[in-house]
Amino acid sequence: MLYLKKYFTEGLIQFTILLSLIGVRVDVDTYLSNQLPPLREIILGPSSAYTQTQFHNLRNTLDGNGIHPKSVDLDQFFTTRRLLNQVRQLDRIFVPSTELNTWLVHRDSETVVSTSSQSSPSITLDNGGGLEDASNPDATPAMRGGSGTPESTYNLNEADSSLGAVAPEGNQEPSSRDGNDDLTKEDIDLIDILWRQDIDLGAGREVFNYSNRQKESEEEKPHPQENKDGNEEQERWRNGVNLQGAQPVDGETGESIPEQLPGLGSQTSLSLQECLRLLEATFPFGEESEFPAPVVTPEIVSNEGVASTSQSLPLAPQLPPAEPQLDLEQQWQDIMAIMELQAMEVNITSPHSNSSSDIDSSGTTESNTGGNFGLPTHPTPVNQDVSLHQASLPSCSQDFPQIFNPQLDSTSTAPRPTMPRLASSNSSNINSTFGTTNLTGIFLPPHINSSSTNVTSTPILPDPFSNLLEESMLDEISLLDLAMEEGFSQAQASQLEDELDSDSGLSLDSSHSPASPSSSETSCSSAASSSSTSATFSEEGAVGYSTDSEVAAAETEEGAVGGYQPGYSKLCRMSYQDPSHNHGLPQLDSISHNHTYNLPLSSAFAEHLELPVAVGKKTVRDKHNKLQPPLDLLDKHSSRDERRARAMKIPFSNEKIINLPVEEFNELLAKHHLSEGQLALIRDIRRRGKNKMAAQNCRKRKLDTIINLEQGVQDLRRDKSRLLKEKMEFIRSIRQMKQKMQSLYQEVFTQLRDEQGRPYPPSEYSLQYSADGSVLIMPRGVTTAEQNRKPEKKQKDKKK
DNA sequence: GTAGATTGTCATCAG
DNA sequence: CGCTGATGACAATCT
Repeated sequence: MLYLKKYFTEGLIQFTILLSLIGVRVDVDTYLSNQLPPLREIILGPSSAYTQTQFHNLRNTLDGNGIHPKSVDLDQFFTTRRLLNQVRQLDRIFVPSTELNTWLVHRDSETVVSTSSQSSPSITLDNGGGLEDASNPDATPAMRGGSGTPESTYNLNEADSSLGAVAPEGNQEPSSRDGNDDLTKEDIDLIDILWRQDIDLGAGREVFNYSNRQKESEEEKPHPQENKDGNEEQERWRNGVNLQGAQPVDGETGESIPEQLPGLGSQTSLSLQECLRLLEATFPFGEESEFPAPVVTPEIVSNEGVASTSQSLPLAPQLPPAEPQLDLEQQWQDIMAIMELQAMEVNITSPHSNSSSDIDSSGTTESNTGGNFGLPTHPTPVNQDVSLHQASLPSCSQDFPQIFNPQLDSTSTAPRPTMPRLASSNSSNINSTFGTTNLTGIFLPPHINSSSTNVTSTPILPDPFSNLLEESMLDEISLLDLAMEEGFSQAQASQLEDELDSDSGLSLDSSHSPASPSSSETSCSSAASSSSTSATFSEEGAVGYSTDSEVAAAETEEGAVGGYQPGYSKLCRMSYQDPSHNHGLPQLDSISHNHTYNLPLSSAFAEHLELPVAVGKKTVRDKHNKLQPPLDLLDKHSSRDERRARAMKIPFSNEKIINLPVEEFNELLAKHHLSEGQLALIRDIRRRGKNKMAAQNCRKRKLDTIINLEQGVQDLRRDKSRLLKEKMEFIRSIRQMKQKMQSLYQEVFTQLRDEQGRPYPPSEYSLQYSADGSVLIMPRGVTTAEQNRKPEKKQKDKKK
C-alpha cells in the first residue's frame, strides 16, 4: 500500500497523464503489477496526488520550484522527491510497523478465540501474544514437550513439576528450588516463609505436617490437576476451541507450531528470529513497502495455525485500506504503554520473577525461554493484548505473515531468539511479568484447590476471563467506533502528512476542507508559509507585492500602472493553481474563486503589456462600467483601488503604495506633486491594501487555530481511548491480583494445622493481615483489634 | 434564486 | 500622534 501510495503521492497519475500528453506511453500497471491491481490506490482512496494542494506544494517546495507542470523535468523531480521522502521516512518506518504486524497476528488468533467462545485459553493465547511471543519463540516448544497438548497444558505440567520439586525439598532449602515458573516459585517461597515464621514462633514444622503435605500435594495435586487441565483443554479442543488457534497468534510468529510438532518449535523460533532480523534489516532501509512485497509461503501458516492465518486474512478486508500511520504509531504507543503497565504489575506482584525465570531454564532445555515466553502466551494478561491487537491488526495482518513466511522457509539455523526491538529495554521484566501472573493466577490455584478442597478458584477463573474477553472486545469495538467518529478525514490527513513533507498543514487542510484552498495555506502559513503554494493567496499578496514593487521601482514610477506587474506575477503563480489541474477532482473544482484579488490572465496579461499608461477613469465595476471596450477587460479584473488609482492618474502602482515602507512611501509622495484627492486616495489605497493583507493573515490564523483545535481534539480522543484501554487493563490486572491473592490465601489456609494436626475449618477461622505484614489465623468472630491483643493465634510470615 | 464560501472593506482597538 | 497589525462585522462576489 505504502509503496503505491508513494507513487501516487508523488503525482504518478498526473505524471503519467503528462507523459501521455507528450506522447510517451506509460503503463502504470507495470509499476503496480507486483501485488496490486492497477490504480488500486484510486479505489482504496484518494491519494495526495489527487489533491490540489500537494501538487502545488511540490511546486513551491525547493525541489519543485520553477518546474512547470507540463515539464518533462517533473519525472526527475518526482523521482528525486520520492527518494527524498524515503530518506526522510527512514527514521519513522521502523518499529511501529513491526510491532503492528506482531500484534496483528495475535489479534487474528484472538478473534478466533473469541469466536470459539473459550475464555481462558483464548485469553492465554492473547496474552502470550505480541511481543513476548515474537521475542521468545522457543519457550512454547519447550513447554509443549511434544505432548501435543496446548501450551496451557504444558505450562500446568511445568508448574506442577516445579511445585512438586520445590515442595519436598524446598522446605529446608529455598535456594535449591528452581521453580520453572516464576509464580510458582514465588508462591512456594511465600509458603515456605510462612512455615519458617511459624517455626521461629516456636511451632515446629511437624505441627503442620509440612513434608507430608508437600508430598501429598506433589503426588496428588500435580497429576490430578494436570489431568484436569489436560482434560479441560482436550475438552476445549473437542468443543472446537482451537487452543492452537488461540496460539496461532504465536504461530504466525512461529511459536504456535510447536504444539503440534515439538520439533518444529525450534524451527519456528528460528524462523521467527530470522524474521525479526529481516525486520530489523528492512527497517534500516526504511522501506515500508517491502513488507508486503515478499511472497507468502504457506508453510508456516499451515503448520502453526491455519486457522489463525486464514482468519487473519479475512480480517484484513475489515481494515480500512488506507490506515493512517498516525494510528499505527498511536497504537504502538498504546501497546508500549500497556506493556509498561504489565511490567509494573509484574514488578509489584513478583519482584523475584525475573531472576527466577532466568534460572528456571534448567528445568527444561528450552524451558528457559519457554518458561518466560510460554507463560505469557497463556492466560490472563492476554486480554490487554487483545484490545491492542484488534486496534492494530487490520492494516498489517496481511502483510505480516507474508514477510515472515519466506524467511521461515530459508532459515533453520537462526541463533538464539533475540528479543525484538520492542522488548528491548523492558523485555525481561515484561516476560517475567507475564509468566508470573499467568502461573499464579491460573495454574497454581487449580493445583492447590484441587488438592485441598477448593473448586472456587478454578470455576471462578473462566468466567472472569470470558468477561474480560468480552470487555476487551467491547473496548475494541468502542475504540473502533471512536476511530470511526474521528472520521476518515483524519486518516487521510495523517496520510497526507506523511506523504507531504513540505508542510503538514497543507495536507491537513486539504483533507479537512478540500473546498478551501485558503485553509490549506493557513495551516502551513505560520511555519513555512513561503514554501506552500497555497500561500499564493495570502502571502502571495505580501511577497508578490514586495517583489512587484521592487520590479516596478526598477522600472521607475514613470506611470506604468503600478498594480499591473504585481498582477502579472500573481498570474504566473496562479497559473500553477489553475483549476485545470484539478480535473477529475470534483471537490477541488469548486476551490478556485476568481475574485478580483487575483488578477485573471487576460487583465494581467494586458497589464503586463502595459496597455494603460494612463487609463481613463474606471468605474467600480461592470455595473458602473462606462469604460471603453479595450479598457473593459482591465477594469474587469482590476481591483477597485486600482481602478480608482487609474482614474485619479496616480503615477505609481498600488503595490508600491501599499508595500513601501513609510519613509519610502513619503519620499515617493514627495517626489510627485499630487493633489489632495490623489493623496487621499493613495492613503486610502495604502490603508485598504494593508488591511486587506491583514484580513487575509487574520483569516489564515483563524483557520490555523481551527485546524490546530481539530487536531487537538483528535489527539485528545486518542488519549481518551488510550486511557480507557489502560483503565480496563488496570481493572483486569487488579482482578488477576485478587484472584491470585485468593488462591494463595486458600493455599496457605488449607495447609495450616493446629496442634493436633487438624486443619482449620474455613468456616471458623480466617487469615487476617496485620499492618506489619504478618498474617494471623483468627477465629471468624474475632476482630483485628482483638487479634492484636491476642497474638496467641498462630502467626505466620507472609510476603511483605 | 438561494445558500455557502471567499474576499474586500470599514471601524475599532492595541502596540 | 501616526503607523501598523489584528479582528469583528458587513458587503460584494462567486460557485
